[in-house]
Amino acid sequence: MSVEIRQHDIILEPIKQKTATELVAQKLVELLSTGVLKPGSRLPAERDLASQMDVGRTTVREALKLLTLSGLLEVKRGDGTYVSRNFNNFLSNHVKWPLLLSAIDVEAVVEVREALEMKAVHLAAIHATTEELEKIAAYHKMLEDGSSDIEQETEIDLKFHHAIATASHNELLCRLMLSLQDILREYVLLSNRNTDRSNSPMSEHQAILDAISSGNPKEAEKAMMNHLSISKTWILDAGKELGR
Amino acid sequence: MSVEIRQHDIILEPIKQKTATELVAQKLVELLSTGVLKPGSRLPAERDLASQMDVGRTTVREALKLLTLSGLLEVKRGDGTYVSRNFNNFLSNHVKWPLLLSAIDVEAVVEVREALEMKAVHLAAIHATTEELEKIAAYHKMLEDGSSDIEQETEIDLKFHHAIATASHNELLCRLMLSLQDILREYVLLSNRNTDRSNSPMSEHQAILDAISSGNPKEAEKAMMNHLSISKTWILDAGKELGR
DNA sequence: TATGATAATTGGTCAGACCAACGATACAAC
DNA sequence: GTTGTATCGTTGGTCTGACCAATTATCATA
Repeated sequence: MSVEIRQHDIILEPIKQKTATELVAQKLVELLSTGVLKPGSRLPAERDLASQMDVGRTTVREALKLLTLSGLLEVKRGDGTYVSRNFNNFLSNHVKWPLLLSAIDVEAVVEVREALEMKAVHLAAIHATTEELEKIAAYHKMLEDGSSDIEQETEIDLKFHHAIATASHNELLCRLMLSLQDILREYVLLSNRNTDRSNSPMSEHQAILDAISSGNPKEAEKAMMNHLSISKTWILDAGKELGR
Repeated sequence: MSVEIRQHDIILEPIKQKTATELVAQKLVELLSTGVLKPGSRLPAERDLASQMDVGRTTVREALKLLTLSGLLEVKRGDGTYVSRNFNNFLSNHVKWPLLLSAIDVEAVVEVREALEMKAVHLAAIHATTEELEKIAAYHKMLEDGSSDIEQETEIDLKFHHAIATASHNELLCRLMLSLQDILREYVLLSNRNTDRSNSPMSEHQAILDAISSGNPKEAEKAMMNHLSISKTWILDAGKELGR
């Protein structure tokens, strides 16, 4: 249990030779942050970027790949590269792989999701606008009406939760939630298949909606916790079924 | 407020032409998951991979870049590419850039951090082993002894929180926390500089430690919430000072 | 006007070359 | 024997130029 701080670590900090690819990526981010490149606008072609910045196309491509993976850019083959309007799912790949590698288990993902959902519902109860409340309510109503197949119901369920995240007015939280949803989608779907939906979680959703509408963070957290604790078991079962 | 599900979206789902790069990445992940490639082991050289999989070196490089950004691999120039032992900070770049672009503000990061810390301390109170408790206590003691400069104190403070995350036994949670710490580091440092540390958060840390030790999740959450709410103001002030 | 072939543009991939960093080996100096 | 140095082979980083494939724009034709 030796917890030491070595003085050396601070005296001499390692030199970091920046690679050309990183410089290009950095420059592009700069253009994005200064507003030269706005969301939705198209970047110059790779060949043009290469000649303008006086580097090889390879380097430009690697830099673009970097930003694309971070969700800042979207590449359309045969068309061009665009600045993302809503860069979502910037987490999913980076978590999905470790998940498949069993370095992370489904329970871990579910627990993190719980943490984020609790915060989201708390903030939503404070910040939600009328429009956002209506949107949440709309998804809730769609679920109540039922009649869709299980895939659609699952999607609407996820949208319900996402609408809450949106109402939190926290971009990062919202994006993280989206990514986790993407990761958990197949598990949720399977758990829904395995579950008797006759007495589905309508009352739970209703309770959450009510608490948010009345602007009561504590109550909203409580309702969400109740809802999540119930679905958690099903999802973990689905995880076992899928061998994870 | 039109919330519609178009039937078309389901009848004809778009065909997804997988790119060669993705196939190579997928294959490599497969090798990782089957244990053919173990953490710490070195991959074949790019040229070898290319010839073995019958693709260009460019394609291999892009696939490797993908996995490297996900934190699964580590590239050492002039040496080789290795499978990561502890793939940390896999989030930081992906959040840092949007942060710099002002698409995400500091408050959002702080709020997400709060959500994760609360969950971490909760889980830690349940799962922490004796060794992990000792480690947390060790960092706490280092802070109590003081006498280090402000940079070191900040680092130790961060390590204290990371030790709690580790004790949660949730890999994903732990990594996300590390990434957020990396992002918030400069803010925390600045806020520590601006703050009178004479009556520093020792008692708060102590309370957290006690609650975890006694295996009381609720109490631990409470103590952590108290601690975070106090430091939140300082960090947000630091954020304003840095113009974000 | 509507349709379908065609050309231009763009990202995806490939091959081959050279540069630069690193590791190992052998060898010279002490 | 130990240490320092030179060297060489391997490996990732970058560049060039070429071709393939998807998309869009263009335009002749029915």
